[in-house]
Amino acid sequence: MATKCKDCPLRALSCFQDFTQDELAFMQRFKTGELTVEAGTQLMMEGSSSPQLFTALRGMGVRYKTLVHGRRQVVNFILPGDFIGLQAGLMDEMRHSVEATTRMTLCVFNRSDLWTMFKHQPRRAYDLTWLAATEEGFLGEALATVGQRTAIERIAWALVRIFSRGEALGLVRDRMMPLPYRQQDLADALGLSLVHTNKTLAKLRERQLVGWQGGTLRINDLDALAALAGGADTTPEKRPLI
Amino acid sequence: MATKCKDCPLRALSCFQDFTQDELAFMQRFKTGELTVEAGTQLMMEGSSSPQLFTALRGMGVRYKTLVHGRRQVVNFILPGDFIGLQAGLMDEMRHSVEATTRMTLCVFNRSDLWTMFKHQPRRAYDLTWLAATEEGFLGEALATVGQRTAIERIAWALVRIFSRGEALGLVRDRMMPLPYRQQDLADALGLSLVHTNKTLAKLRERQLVGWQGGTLRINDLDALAALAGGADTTPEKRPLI
DNA sequence: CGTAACTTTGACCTAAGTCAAGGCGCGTGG
DNA sequence: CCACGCGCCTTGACTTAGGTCAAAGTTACG
Repeated sequence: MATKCKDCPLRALSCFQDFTQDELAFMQRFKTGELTVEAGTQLMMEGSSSPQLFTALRGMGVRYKTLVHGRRQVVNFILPGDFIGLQAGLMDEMRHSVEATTRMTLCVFNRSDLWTMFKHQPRRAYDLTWLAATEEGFLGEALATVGQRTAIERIAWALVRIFSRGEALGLVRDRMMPLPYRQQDLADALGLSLVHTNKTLAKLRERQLVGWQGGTLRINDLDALAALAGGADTTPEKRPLI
Repeated sequence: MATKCKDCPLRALSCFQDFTQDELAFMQRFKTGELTVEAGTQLMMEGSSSPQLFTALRGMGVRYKTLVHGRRQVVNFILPGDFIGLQAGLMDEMRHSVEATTRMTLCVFNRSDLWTMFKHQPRRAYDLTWLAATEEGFLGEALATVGQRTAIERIAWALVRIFSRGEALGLVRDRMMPLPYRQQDLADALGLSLVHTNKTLAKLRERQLVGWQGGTLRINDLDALAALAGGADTTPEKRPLI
């Protein structure tokens, strides 16, 4: 049975902006249902359209692009609260694919209702644009990371970013958060080979900075890691939830 | 004397979507003036806010980020028709800097009018979001390029993208377009060293694929170059102009 | 208990980086 | 009118971060 927006567990988190009663009512109408998918499910396919848009409620996934020669670029990791399918909603062609890494529960919206939102909920439309601009900002930072940082800096940067997001979402307890990805996923996100990623992670482990085994990430000193990364945001600002 | 929106030379280009009379009137009100800056002028500064937003009318520039150790990542090249300052408009902090490479003429808007746009011009707000989503898509592709492609593929990809944009803007005549950047700018955009960029460009020159001297780029066979890049969009779709 | 999907480690290789020296065009000032 | 300084491009010699290959550990699971 689908949760009502007003009971949405994410809404309670302090990292998300508050809803007005009106917005809440609109979101409830906008939401057409809930979807649970198994790990490994393809949610969106690069180059194709989708009649549905999602917000991740539970579980994690990856956005990625596949290049001709078979290589894969992970564009971002999807955590609860992330909006999926903006491109399919506006243009009608996704520029990347989305896959569930764990079992995921998603909030489902109708692409066709998006225009209504722009027409009647300018505040929500503004939030959507904010989200797009923020994601653009993030990708710029990722680009700078892959383009300019060394392997150890890249990995430190990525772990800091993920851990900070986890903290905001209340996923961190005892300096640990669940991180169900494979090293290959991280490697593909940072433009590194699996082997080198593994060896670099080992260095960070030796230095007692991070531990990542059995799907759990542990970071002892986030600031030290951020310093090693050569600067990385450790406190994401309050953001809208759609 | 500032051009009126209805006489805007960009509007006539077929790569931009048509305006309704109403939209045209709104844009005219939205526009607060015109600005011409010399080459080398800093238009936006990473981390700071800006009361003004721009659309490039003439000239070229770069968006870039500066990392702690002094390295620079060029995030995109700015060509006529590009909107500048979306992030400053929505969040109020730019996530990258913008610098004019040549003398530029810009259309100036007030950041504070942006909300009016969402309130009363949903169609224009939608276009703005489309722009943000498109830029996000582009950055994803750039990330994949820097993360997964070899030097020669990266350069081929970048030149194809730039040349295609130039074609859409009518900057190409006789297979040539003005490209006033330094090799260092291209290197910084692709995560390569200046020296390696130079040597790789030399290879493309030897192969008779591209010529780039004296601020002019010549591409003989765009499709061959795109193939070498391992796939790159050669025909950008129609886009809104703001 | 076998097998499949990940991680780890070691040995070796190469694409790209760094360093350094010239070249070339252009503006400025003696 | 020439020279010198500056910004940018070019080239060669050498170094290195990170890639590739290959094999062996580890879980987790049917």
